Amino acid sequence: MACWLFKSEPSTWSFQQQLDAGEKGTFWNGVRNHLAKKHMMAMKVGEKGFFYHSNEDKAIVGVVEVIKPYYPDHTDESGKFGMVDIRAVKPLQNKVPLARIKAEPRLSEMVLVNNSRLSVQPVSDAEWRVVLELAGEAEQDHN
DNA sequence: GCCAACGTTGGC
DNA sequence: GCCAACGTTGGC
Repeated sequence: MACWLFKSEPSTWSFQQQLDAGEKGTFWNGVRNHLAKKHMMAMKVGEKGFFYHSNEDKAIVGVVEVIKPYYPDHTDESGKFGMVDIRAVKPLQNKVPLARIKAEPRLSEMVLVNNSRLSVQPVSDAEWRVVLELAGEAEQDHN
């Protein structure tokens, strides 16, 4: 099961807003990058992702789940890009700041560290577990 | 607020 | 099809 990371500026779309959106979730629109698109196309319903706040917070703050696979983004006039729907699963007990991630040798290969501008990123299973550990979360059930 | 890194655009 | 110029992003 693949894991992901969704990056957003909290002033544009915060994890709190994602939580408020509830079980039915929201679409993740506005992606205009081909690599990010490719990652979204690879997502399957039920896969988990981290929610990262860029700029103001600079921390992983929560866990989300893909609830609808890739479909066209009607807000994209060019028709080239699409989006997925996600819902909030839970906030992390302790949010994991970027500085903590950079200080962790096991996370030195994370895309967040090496290509922080990419808005949708893949996360390896090992990285997923390390971040949860840093967040003070018990081991997730991965089905 | 600055600037480095990256993606995109457009002239040739 | 190359590459310089430009705009945007995001960490600091």
